[in-house]
Amino acid sequence: MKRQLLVTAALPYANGHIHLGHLVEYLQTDIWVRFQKFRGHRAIYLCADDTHGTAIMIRARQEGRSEEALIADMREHHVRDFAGFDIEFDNYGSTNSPENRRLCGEIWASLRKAGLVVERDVVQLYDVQAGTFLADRFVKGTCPYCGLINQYGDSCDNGHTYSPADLKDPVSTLSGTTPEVRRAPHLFIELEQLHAFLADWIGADDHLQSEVANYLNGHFLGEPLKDWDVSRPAPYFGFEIPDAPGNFWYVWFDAPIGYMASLAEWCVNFGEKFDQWWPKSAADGKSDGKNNDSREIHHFIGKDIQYFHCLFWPGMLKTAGYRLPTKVHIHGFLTVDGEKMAKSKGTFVRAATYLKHLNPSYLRYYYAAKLGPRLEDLDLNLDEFVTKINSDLVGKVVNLASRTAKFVEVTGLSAKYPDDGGLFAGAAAEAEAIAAAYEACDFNQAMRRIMALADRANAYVDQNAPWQLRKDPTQASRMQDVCSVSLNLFRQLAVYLAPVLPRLAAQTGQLLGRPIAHWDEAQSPLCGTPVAKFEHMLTRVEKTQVTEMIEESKEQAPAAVATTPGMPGATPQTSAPAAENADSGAALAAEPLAAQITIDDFTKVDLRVARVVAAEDVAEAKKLLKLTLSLGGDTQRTVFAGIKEAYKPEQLVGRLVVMVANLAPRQMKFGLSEGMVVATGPGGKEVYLLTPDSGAVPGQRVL
RNA sequence: GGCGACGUAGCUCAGUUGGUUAGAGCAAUGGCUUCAUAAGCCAUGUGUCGGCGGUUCGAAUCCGCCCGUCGCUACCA
Repeated sequence: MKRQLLVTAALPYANGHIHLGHLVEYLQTDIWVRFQKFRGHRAIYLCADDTHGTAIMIRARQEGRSEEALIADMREHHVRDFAGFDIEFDNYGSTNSPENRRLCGEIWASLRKAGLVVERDVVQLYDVQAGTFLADRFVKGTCPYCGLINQYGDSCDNGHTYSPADLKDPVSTLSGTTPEVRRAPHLFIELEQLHAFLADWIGADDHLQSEVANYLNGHFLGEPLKDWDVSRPAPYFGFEIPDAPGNFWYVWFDAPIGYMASLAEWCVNFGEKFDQWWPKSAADGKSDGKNNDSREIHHFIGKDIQYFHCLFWPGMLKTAGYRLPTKVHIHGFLTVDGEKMAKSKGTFVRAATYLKHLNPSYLRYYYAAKLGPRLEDLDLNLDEFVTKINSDLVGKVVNLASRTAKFVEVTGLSAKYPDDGGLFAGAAAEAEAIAAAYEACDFNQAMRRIMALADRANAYVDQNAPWQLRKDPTQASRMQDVCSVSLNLFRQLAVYLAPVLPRLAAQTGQLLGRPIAHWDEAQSPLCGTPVAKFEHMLTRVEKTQVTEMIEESKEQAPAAVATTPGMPGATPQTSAPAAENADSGAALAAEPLAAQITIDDFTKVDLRVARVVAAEDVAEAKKLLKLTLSLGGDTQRTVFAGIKEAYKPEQLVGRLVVMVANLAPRQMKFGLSEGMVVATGPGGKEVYLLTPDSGAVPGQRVL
C-alpha cells in the first residue's frame, strides 16, 4: 500500500543558531523521510522557524531593529545550515505567517466553542518605562519570606515560591526601574477537561515510545492537569487574539500550529489540498490516529518538549477536530565525548562551523550509526567519529568501488550478471530487514546490517583478486566479471545507504551511468553498462580537522550565547549553559545588572573574610557541603554551601573565603545554616569561590 | 527522598516471547595481500552479561533487593 506521510521536525527557535545538538533531530527526520520517499511512498518533510515570544521581542529591542528583521535574518542562517547538511525540507515556513495566524484563529475558536477557555486575572509586575509586563525571569528582588536578595520573580533560592507582586524591592532587569504591580486578565485552557481523552491517546496504538507514555503517566496524568496559560498581554511579539484585544497567544500556542501553517504553505505552492494531508477527524469525533486510510502524521521532537507535543498538542487537535499524530518520535540529547555540550570546551559546535571543517556526510552517517528507536541520549565520541567514518565509509564501502572501478573503465560491466556465489541475491534479500530497521527508526541496526554486507563484498574481492587476473590476458572476461560483481555489490550498498548518504548515491549513479532513484534498485544488478572514470567519493577524516573545529568553536563561544533557555521550539540544548570562559558580554547579558543601590544599601550586607576550619560532605544532599567557618577568635559559623559538585571538602579546609555574615540563619534539613559563602558561576560543577588576596585575615570586613 | 532510563569485551554498542560453548564493529596481536583514499583478507584473545537472592529442568533475558551512572523532580543552594 502506498502511504502518505506528513513528517515534521520541531521548529527551531529564531533566537539561536543551529548546532550539532539540533542536527540529531533534523538529520534523523531527514533520513526517515528520504527513506520513505525512496520506498515509493508520498512523504513531505515540513518545518519552520519558531519566531514569537518575549525573548525575540527583547532581543530585537536590544539590537535596535524590528522583530521581523531579526527573524528574517535568523531564518536565512537556519535555511543555509540545513541545506549544508543535505536536509531537504519540502517546506520551511515561519510561525509568523498569515497561514499560521488564520489556523491559530480557527483552532482558538474551537477551543472557545468547546468551553475550554477560561479567563482569570494574573497579577504581574509591569515595567512602566519599558512598557511591558515582566515575565518572572525579568524581575529581581528580595524574597518576601526569607529576605534573600536578588531573586527572580517566582521563587527564591531558598525555595520559597511567591507571586512576583509579593516580591520586595522588585526591579525590572529590562530598565532597572521599579515595576508596578498590575493585574491583567489571562486566558487559560482547562486541559483537565481532556484528561480522559489524553490518557487514552497516550496509552494507545503505539503513538509514543513506551518510555514516554510511562513518563507522562507518572508525571502528569496521575493528577488533574493544570490549566494552561495561553495568553500574554501586550506588548508581545506574536498574534493578537481576535476576541481578546490587547492579548496575544503565548508562543507555545502558535508554535505547533506552525506545522499546519507550513503544510498550508506547501499546499499552495504545489497545488495540494490541505485536508488531504491533515484531515478532519471522522464525524464521530474519533480523531484517534488509527484511521483506516493510509495517511499518517509523524512528529519528531526532542525529549525537552514532550509535554507540549504529547499533552497540549493532541488536546488542541482533538478539540479542533483534526487528525491526531500517528506517532510522536522522541529522541534524547546529544553529548560530546560523554559530556553535555559546553561552549567552554568547544563541544558546542555550530552547524556552520562544522561545515567549515568537515563533510556533512560524515555526520549523517555517524548519527545514523548511533541512532536507535528509543529515547536515549546520543554520544558523539570524537575519536570514534574519526575511526568509524574511515573504517566504515572509506575503508569498506567506497573502497569497494575504488579498488575495482578502474579495471572496467574500458569494458564496462559484464553483459550478463556473473555467478557471485549468491552474494548479490543474499544482499538483495536483506532489503526488507534493512527497510524494517529504517522504518522503526532503528538506523543503527540498518547501518550494522549494511556494513556486514560490505564486509562480505570486500572478502569476495579479496578472494577473487582481480588485480591478479588482470595480469593474465586470457582471464580478461573473468576479471570483468569479478569487477562487475564488486561494483554491483557496491551499488547495492549505495542504495541502502541512500537515505543517509544522498551524495554517495548520486556519485554512484554518476559512476555507473544510472541514477539511483528507488529502494528496489537493490534487487537487480546492472549489466552491460559503461563505467565512468572513478573519482574519489569521500575523503578520509583526519583527527586534526575535528580538533580544529573544536578549537574554532571555543573561540566562537562568546558570540553564540544569544539562545534563551527553555524557549519554545527548543530542540536539544538550546538551554545550554552560557559561556563563561571569555570576557564576552555573555555572562552579563545572561544576568543583567540589578537596579542601582546606595552605599547604605550595600553596607547592609556584612561581608567578612572567613577561614574554612572544617568541611564535610553532607552525604544525603546532592549539592551541599557543611562548612565550619572561623571569623577569628572563637567565633565560628556553620554554613551549608551548595558547592559539592565543584569542591571536595579537603580542598577547602584552611582556605579563606568571603561570607555573608549577617544573613538571617536558615534551618535546613541537615542543620542550621548561619550565612552563606560568596561564589560565582552558573552552578553545578562550575562554582567559583571568592578568595581575598593574601594578607587578609578572618573577621575583616569586605567593603 | 520520589519517578524513570541505563549498567554486556579497552571503546561504542547488539542480543531478552528464558534454551546448547554470549555477539558485532572499532582498538590490540600475529600472519597474508598490495587492486584500492597506508585501503583489504584471515586468524587470535579477553567478558564472575553491575552485585546478591529468588522463580525455573534451564536466566544476560522474568521477579525482588542492593550498588553505580544519568535525567527529571523534591528538599536545598
